Amino acid sequence: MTRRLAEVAKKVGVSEATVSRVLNGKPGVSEATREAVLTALDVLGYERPTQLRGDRARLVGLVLPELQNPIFPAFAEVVGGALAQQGFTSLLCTRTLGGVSEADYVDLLLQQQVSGVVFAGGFYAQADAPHGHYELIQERKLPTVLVNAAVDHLGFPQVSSDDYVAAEMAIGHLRALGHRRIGMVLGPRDHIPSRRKLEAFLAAEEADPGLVEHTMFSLEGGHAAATKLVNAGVTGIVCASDILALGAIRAVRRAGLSVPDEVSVIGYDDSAMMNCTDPPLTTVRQPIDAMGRAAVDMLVALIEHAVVPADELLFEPELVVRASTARARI
Amino acid sequence: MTRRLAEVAKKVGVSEATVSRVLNGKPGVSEATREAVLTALDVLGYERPTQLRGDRARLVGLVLPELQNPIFPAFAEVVGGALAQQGFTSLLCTRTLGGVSEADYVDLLLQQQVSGVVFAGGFYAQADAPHGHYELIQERKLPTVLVNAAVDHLGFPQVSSDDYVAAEMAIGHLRALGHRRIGMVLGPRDHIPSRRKLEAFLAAEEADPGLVEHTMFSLEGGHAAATKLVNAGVTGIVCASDILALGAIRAVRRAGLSVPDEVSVIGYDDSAMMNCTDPPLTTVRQPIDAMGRAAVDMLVALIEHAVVPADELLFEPELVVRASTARARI
DNA sequence: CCTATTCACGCAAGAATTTGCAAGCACTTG
DNA sequence: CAAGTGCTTGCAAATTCTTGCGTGAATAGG
Repeated sequence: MTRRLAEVAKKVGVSEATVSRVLNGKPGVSEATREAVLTALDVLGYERPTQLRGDRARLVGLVLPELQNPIFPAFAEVVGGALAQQGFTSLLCTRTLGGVSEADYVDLLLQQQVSGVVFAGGFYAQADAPHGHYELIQERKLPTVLVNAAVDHLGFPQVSSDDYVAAEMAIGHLRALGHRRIGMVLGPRDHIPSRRKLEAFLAAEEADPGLVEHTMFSLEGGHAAATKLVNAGVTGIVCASDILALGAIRAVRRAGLSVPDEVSVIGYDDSAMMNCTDPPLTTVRQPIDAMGRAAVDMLVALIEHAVVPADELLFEPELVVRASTARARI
Repeated sequence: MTRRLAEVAKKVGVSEATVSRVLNGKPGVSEATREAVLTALDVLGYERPTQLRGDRARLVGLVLPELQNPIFPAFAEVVGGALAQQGFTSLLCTRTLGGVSEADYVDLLLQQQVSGVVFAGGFYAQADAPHGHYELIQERKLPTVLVNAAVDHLGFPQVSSDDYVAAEMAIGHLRALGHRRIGMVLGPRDHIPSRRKLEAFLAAEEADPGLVEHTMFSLEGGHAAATKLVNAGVTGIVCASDILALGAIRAVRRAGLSVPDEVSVIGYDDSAMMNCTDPPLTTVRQPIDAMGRAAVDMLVALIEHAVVPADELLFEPELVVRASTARARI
């Protein structure tokens, strides 16, 4: 007779109502009682009936590292739109300075009983960052999709642009324009997409490992890194993001040289407005539209208990030639 | 059971009242007694009941219309950061095409029991949009702050940039450069900030009401509106957002003219990267940092039951002169 | 030695929070 | 399609905490 919820209630010695409130994170339950109920829930191995997720919440968390780089808002729009079409509502969570960490957001999302989570540019992309919260997600079997390269051992499905091919494209373009002394500005050393780009760089002909700079993903970082490369005499710079490229352009100009006449610069992402910059930025486009849709499709499949292999779906980037690259001067 | 406060009182041999006073740092307790109570509190492991109003999560909703215009992500970062400093977590909600409406988000946020909501650029700014969901918020007495001009009859506190002054600054700058035939590109007719800018425009000397165009807030909208103005022979264009201004620049060039040599263009917002555009955009900066902080301060005050007048706090914008404006040719 | 003043503290009213009851809702089953 | 199960939620009672006020003790001054 006493089914699930009632059983738990009896064990703790409270009413079903209270257990219900705890389960739904509702206010009006004392900390002590909440704790007790949570424990009993755990001990008795309570599993909430399945259709609750499907009907009530239909919430999906979208965790982004920042919003300064326009690629992230753009991605948020794509994913949010695609989710909306499938009847899901997205909750956007961004790490803020000195504020909420990725792990905190994971706790929050679990507490709010989201149906799934999409991560983009998170800690999973950095080898040396903490990954404990991803394990928590796996324990709870929360549907999750990662966007862009991750460290190996997390078994989530992934949707990525092919960083290796992107770097090849950028380098190939510069070489075709006659550049021989090519530098690269990458993100942190433990950043997986940057590592993949580095691989492609080192595999290219005449690559000089001394012309690789690691930095933070910011305009200032790009500026600093590019300054070193310019001093080392490069005529072409491949950057791991458009923001870095804008910083690089600034550095080149600060050195009294011109873009693209004396130094060519290539970005990565093709964020919005890169055709309005001075000069319009040559860049390698991430197909964020397709990637966003794919990520949502996979996530929805996971939510609907389909079996989705924890593979990495690689998307082909696309070279967008604008005016920040030109034939190398002889 | 844990007769919480009473138990401690008994252990120390004082009344509950005294323990309560110690807990709240109230005067009227001798140092010796205070010490004793504190010790007992520690020994018995007393835990304060959850004082935090209603919700444990300390969540705040941040509702934005879109993320394409970089001013919104920028604002989200400011508000998110300021909230994080105060111990709140922000949930970012953006209206997506064909997706979730503002009213849906309000329902969702109410359901998730957020502590408060910050709206920026929402329906409240448009006279003809539905406003029913704001009434719902008022009924529930949910702490709420609006950013930038709203229709009159919603009694929420507001934090705005002074649109009138902003337009005056822009027009004054162009007139000082010798421009006489000045056009204006605004948002929709029912958009309150645009109306305020229009007022300032019409109040200026030699203003021609025929040189005002209303359009959507998009690059394409700016392009279309500016094309008409260029055909009407303006030498200066004031835009209601940076995105509109970028569209306007494109339109001017499409007409075979140069910015700023033949037509000057001024934006509004001073979003990120407007110093990297071609030409670097002269614009009127919204002090989003100060505004975001003020909005958060007000919201937190509301959440803590302080009385905050439902006034509009007007922030002074700032003219940022770059290279999209120049002296008018004679 | 008596009285005024101050201070700590408890009483009890009252404010706030927690909790259970029972009605209500969503979904399943006969 | 009605009856049943399991969960949620409005409401009011119960519990727990806060605070104004008054009492009594200690202290100081007369």
